[in-house]
Amino acid sequence: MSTEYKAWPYREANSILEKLEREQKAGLKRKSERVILETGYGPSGFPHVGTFSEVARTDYVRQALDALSDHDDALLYAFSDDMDGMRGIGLGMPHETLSEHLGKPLSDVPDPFGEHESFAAHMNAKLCSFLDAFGFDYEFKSSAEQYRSGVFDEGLTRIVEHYDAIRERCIKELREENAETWSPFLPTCEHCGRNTTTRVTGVHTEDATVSYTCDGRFNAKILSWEEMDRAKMKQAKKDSPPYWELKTRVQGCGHSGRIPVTGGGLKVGWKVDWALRWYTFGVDYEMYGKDLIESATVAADLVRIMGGEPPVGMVYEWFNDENNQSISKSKGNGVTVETWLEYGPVESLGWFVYQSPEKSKKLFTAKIAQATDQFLKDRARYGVEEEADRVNNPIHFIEQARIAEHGQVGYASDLTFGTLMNMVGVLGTDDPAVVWEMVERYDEDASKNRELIHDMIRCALAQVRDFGEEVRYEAPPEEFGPALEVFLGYLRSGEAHGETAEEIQNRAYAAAKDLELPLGGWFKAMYRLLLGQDRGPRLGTFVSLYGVDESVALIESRLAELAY
RNA sequence: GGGCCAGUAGCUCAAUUCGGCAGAGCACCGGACUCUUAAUCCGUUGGUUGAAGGUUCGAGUCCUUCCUGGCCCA
Repeated sequence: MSTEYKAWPYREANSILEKLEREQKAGLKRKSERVILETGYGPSGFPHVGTFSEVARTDYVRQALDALSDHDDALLYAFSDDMDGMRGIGLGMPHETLSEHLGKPLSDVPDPFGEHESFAAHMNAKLCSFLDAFGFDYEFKSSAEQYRSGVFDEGLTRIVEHYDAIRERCIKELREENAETWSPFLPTCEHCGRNTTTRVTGVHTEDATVSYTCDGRFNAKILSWEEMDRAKMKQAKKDSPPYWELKTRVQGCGHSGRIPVTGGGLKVGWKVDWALRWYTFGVDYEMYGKDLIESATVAADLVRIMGGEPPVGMVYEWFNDENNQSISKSKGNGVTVETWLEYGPVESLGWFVYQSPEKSKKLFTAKIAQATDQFLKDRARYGVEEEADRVNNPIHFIEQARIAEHGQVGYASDLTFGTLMNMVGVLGTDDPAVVWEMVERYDEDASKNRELIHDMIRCALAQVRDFGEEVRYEAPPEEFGPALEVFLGYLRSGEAHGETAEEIQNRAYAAAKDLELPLGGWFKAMYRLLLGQDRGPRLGTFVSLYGVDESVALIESRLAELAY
């Protein structure tokens, strides 16, 4: 039986292969021998899950392409739009130091955190560090660097050559008053350094230069947390934003000049920019959010005008937050990649973004545990299924690197992330080693997945620390003192070593029953003492997993703390 | 106003590119384990697949119209 490639990345890879075939038949010359896949990133805010998902999903397509063809050397570019002007300041940014730089290319704005040579460099480093954490094989491209090093010069020359056709295509979408002043070029003012306040006053095709005047203005939005009011806002209506929004007017300096289109003195506007990249690098594949459908159509026409071929595209849906609001970098809602990785293993994030890209997904912290358990389930399945089924398992894409290294992966344990969080909650510890000991008692094969489970323990500890229920330990009421002495005596005697959870449970039961004490109250008192909650696991199960001697120590120290 | 996408159990989602028995997890409820306890086991409940119509032996899936939500453009 032949293998059926049914998962969505194969569908995308097939479209790329069709594109290559079309090009070959038409006798078109390729820019690159290798297949080029691109992802875009706007460095105006911290990277969030949407950013990450685009790279991850594109990487899945590359893996599929590798499986279906001999194009095993496809390149993935992670392209940062860091030549874009800073049009606003998002949440979490020190706006006091940034506001004087509004309107400048992000790569020219100093890093407010003082760690990198520019604001953009700071954000780019963030992007790269989490792409690296996942182990993606990609090549980072800075837009500003391409402009300034001359990589875009040939394409920019093409734009000048086809200026009229490009202009005609773009103004088709605009109303008249905007169409008049429209230009593909956004010069950086030589005097004030802004590229959002300049207006092109003439395009000189004879020497490929543009004239401009820096007399534009725009309103910049500055979003800012107000710590004092944040707590209040939480109580307030849901639709009131938990942050302040300030508006400030940014004004050009009035300078006029004339600069060449090449060499990095200007960039081109968004849709043209996209076409320029596609043209210059011969991009074969790029996916984008549904908000960019129209832009992609225009950019595809533009790249054809320039004499290139547009890439195969795929539209994906957005992530929404718990209230179905779309996630945005500037609002800072939703979940950042850093947050996800704090509460869930990196593989669970890969699993989450793998799922149906064309459907909108709700994304909030509770999803992390859910995704982790689903991931474990697929991992377990992967470990036992036939190769023909494996190629369609998400794990095949998510953990390709590990599979290549170890030959295969699986998960034979019934330890779920949910169970682990319960264990951590019950233990009331922040020591991973203590949790690991308990895990090993629970599942003696745990060490087979040591690396993964260690990571899950780290995440479970973080979840319980930040989202767990409040615990309040209480000393048992006096009437249960004698029963506690009996039970403690039994545990101290060492008899319990080697006994089953069932047998220990029976002794706990008998301790109260023999003294004719109410059983419900007895168990509740024990839970309050040990776990700080009214409910819990069966005592026998707890002692057997936590350890007999450890349980004695826990009870004694808890009693001492409560000055019993 | 024009266009794109989505709508499946209380919640979160599956249902295999191209039509073939509407499913899982959680939640809820019930039962069992000497036990008012769950991190155990078993079971029950839960659906007009947003609505109506059409094609078909057969529609969550294809076509038409409408409703709701999100987004893009004007």
